[in-house]
Amino acid sequence: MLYFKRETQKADFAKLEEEILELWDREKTFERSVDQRDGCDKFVFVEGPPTANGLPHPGHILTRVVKDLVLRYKTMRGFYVRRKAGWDTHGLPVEIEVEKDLGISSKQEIEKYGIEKFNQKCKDSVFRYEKEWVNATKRVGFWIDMDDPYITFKNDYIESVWWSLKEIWNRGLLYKGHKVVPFCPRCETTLSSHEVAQGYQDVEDPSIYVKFKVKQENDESEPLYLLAWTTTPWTLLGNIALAVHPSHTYVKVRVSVKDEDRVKENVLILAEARLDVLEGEYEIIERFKGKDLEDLKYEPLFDFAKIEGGEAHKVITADFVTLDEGTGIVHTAPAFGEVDYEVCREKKLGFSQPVSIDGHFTDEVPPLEGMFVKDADRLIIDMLTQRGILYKEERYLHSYPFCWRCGSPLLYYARESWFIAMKSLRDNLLANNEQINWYPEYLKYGRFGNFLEDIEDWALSRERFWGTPLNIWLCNDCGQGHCVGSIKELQEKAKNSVPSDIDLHRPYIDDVVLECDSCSGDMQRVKDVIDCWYDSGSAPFAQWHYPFEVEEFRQNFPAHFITEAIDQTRGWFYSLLGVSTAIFDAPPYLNVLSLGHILDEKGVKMSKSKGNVVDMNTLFDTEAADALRWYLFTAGPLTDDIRFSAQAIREKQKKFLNTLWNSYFFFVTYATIDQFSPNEKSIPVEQRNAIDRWLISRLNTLTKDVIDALERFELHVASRKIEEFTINDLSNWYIRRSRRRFWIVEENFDKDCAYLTLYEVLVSLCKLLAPFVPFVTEHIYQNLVRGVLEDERDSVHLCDYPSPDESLIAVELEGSMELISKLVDAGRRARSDAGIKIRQPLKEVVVTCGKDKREKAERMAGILKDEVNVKEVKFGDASEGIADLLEGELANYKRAEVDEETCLFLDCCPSKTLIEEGLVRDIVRRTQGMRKDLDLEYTEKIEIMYACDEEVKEAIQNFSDYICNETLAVSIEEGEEGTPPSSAEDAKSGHIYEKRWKIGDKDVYLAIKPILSVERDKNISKREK
RNA sequence: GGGCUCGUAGCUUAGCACGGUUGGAGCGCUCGGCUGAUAACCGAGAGGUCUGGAGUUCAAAUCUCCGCGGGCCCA
Repeated sequence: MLYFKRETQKADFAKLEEEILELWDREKTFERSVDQRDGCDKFVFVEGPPTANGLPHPGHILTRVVKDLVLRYKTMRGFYVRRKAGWDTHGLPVEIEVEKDLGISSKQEIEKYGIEKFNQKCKDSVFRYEKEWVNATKRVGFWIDMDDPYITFKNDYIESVWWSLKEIWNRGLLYKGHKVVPFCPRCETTLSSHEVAQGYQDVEDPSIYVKFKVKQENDESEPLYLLAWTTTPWTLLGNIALAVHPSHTYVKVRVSVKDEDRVKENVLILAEARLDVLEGEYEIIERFKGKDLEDLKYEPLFDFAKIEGGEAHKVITADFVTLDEGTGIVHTAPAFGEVDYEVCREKKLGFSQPVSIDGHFTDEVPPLEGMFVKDADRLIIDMLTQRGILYKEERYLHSYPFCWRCGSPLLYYARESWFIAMKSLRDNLLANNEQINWYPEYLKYGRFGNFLEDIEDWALSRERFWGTPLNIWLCNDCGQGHCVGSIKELQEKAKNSVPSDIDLHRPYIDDVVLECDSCSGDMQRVKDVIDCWYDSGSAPFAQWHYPFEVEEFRQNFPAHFITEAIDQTRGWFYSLLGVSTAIFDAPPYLNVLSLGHILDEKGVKMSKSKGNVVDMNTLFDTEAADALRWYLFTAGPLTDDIRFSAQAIREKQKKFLNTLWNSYFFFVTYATIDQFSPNEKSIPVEQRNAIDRWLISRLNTLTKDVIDALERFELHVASRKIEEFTINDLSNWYIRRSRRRFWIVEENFDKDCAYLTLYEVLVSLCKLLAPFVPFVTEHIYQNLVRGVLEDERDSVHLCDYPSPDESLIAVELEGSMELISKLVDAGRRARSDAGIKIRQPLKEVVVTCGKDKREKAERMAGILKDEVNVKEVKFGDASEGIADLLEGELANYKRAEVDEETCLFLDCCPSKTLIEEGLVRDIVRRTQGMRKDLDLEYTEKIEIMYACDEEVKEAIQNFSDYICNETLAVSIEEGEEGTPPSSAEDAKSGHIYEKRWKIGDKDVYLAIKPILSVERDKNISKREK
């Protein structure tokens, strides 16, 4: 019976992959691979949810295949690996997409359009590219359960998020403050950091040096000024403080200044290191440290701004003050700068907001009222000049952010915002980070650790529409706040009736009015939604609707493994840790693998604007998913950036996948001819040929190395080792060396050893490779194992991952082979030097070396003999005289060095018989080539005719048996040269195939004729089966 | 502007944590060889200021510092 299906020599990987996808679908292989491990130890994974409102690009594909590799591997290692897909659906990017569709660009326009309709559009748009995502995910072979994903806009998800926020609220960690945000005054919207980063431009702004008059007890004293610098004159209206660096040196200097037309003297304070901003001569009167200036009061520049909540107009000290530019004295306006806001809050200073939300001055500042702030710069400068407190004015070139949509300069503007007090959890964050393994390691205390060290409170709220509504209600009457933690609680506390299937989004939730506990007044929800990073950071519990359903969460927390790209360090990697620390005070994941980015072939980041983004759908039209995966895994450390091109993928296919395929094809071809059955033969490894034991040893060493590397998430190390094994050890060495053993026709022990070894190694290799290249391995497995070995599984992905058998690792055997391979190289080198081709057999090589090496080499001397094509291999001690050893003239031998103590000598004087043999091998080689030209079956018999001179004829006659045996000829006879010689095309239609050859200086005519034999019919029928 | 990270032949890269033979491979190129699994393989050759500079050291691709360039994050 026939065990294996024959294969084509060239694999059509794209077609093969389609077939495997169908097979997996049909047989529910994915589901079974998970289910069959039910009850086993869990390996918990959390999918970092992508947003499906954009097309997947190569970077997404990278994370998907890395996730897939690790999860398949862990599954095969016996873990229960549940894989729930997830979708991130809220947030500003979604809103912006919809705004674009609607042709609007501001909050008012959205409100005018209607929040209900707008949010519906958002909801519709988040799955705009779901089909593409699902297709790409399937196509690359990422096994994840997309039928039951978690979706951040679902009520269950939101309810869990609400619960968690209430936990935070109950702990007193949720508070209302101000946040300075980049703000477009025209669109009246805050911008995300990403949007801000898009819009930086180099512009020239005014750069002014302003004299702030120090308040002195004695009005008679000579006036003293603090010299401060700013590039945004309009923010002076919000000035609250001047900041100096506590430990830098400041000086009091006497300078001449122009006031109107007169020149007079002033005493100014500034940093010593910044003295060169002064114009003209100066005299240093006094030196002191910045901290000596602390609390020094000065007169407000303008007396009309209303200041609330604390002191103002004094000198403070702050570490952020630098001496790179300006005067070392920094104008501080908490309404217009994030750092300013922070430092004023810390120092308990007051706050002033003279600018309205549309970027115009309010009625608090009468002379400027209604003016757009940027347009007021000139007027302010003039006012300062008139009052004699402008020291000098320059222009200043710097990069400043503009709105990417409308081009307006952005303003930094303090808005009310809700915060989570992450700063107070700093030590807990650090402690939880201690329990996490980072790959690469340097992130733990580097980028991520540093970030945690200086953690700021989390600005949670967004004044937007499409997001999880912030679940805080405030009482209209008494101001009391309440945080709702569930739908049930919402229903209980609501004054109006709330259906249990209420859509928790705006605007519906805005209509729910709660009753105040304190005064029974009406409570309204604050209008904000929350940062969508909080949504995805809640995934570990919200995907299971915890705590409303508890079981799944209990079993799936913390995660053992997550992986995303490096940009998520401060994104999802942080939001997960932040939320989890606030709620559970536990790390949400124990291992995190951070990946590099995919760059284009020139090493430049892929971006829409550059037009260098590779379209995945087009790519999959031409490239195999396995080739893509293998390229990504082997390209280099995945923690670094990877260059990406279709060309690179094609090379991988050529080099690796084709080699793997050809090894498999070789086996199937001969196993079919021989009707080899792995079930019928069993030969213990120790009884097999040395090269078999060597290959098996290499395989087990490989298995060990691969598992070690995978456990450390060094995926490129693992995959490169497999690639080396497949190409070098298996294909280029084992199969090439063992080829002849498979050609033996009759029953033969050594042949069986070879078949068994190659079969076992291919099957193990297949399993080792299954998580990496799931398609081709499945295909091979289906043919080699399924239905052949009785106790095996239906799919390679249902198998256990191989574990190394240490008893089969033969270190000395691997060492021997390494040495032999070096000796073979030396032998070839010697031949090349002597100008004798390898087909010409020679008498002997002599190897001189130490005892150790000799023992090593003798074990496999046969290989050396074959590869170098000599009749004998001799050994000698390195110390013996070489001439004695060689029983003849040294001149006949070519010397090749292997290492300091090892040398190889090749006899370069072939005898007449050897020369004949060489000639005959040439004829065999030519004949084989002709067989191949005719695409003959490997088993097909032929007749040979030849015409040549006497010398060649004698050689042919002497070796006719050998020739017939090698070329499957039933006869070889002298004949007449045909004219003209027939071509291979003629011959395919049943004619003789003739060719003239030049072998050395001999002309040889060869003709072959296939015999349509019973054998051939049998092969054809086999194939058709 | 700040932090982190990467920078080795035309291209893709190993080596670097722990300094020490002549910095290894592959693709591509030239020449020769081998071949009935292989668009494969083997040998020889051309091709390297190991991003530039400085320092530490008997000795630096490797350690330190300062530049330059790419990437990410934050401004």
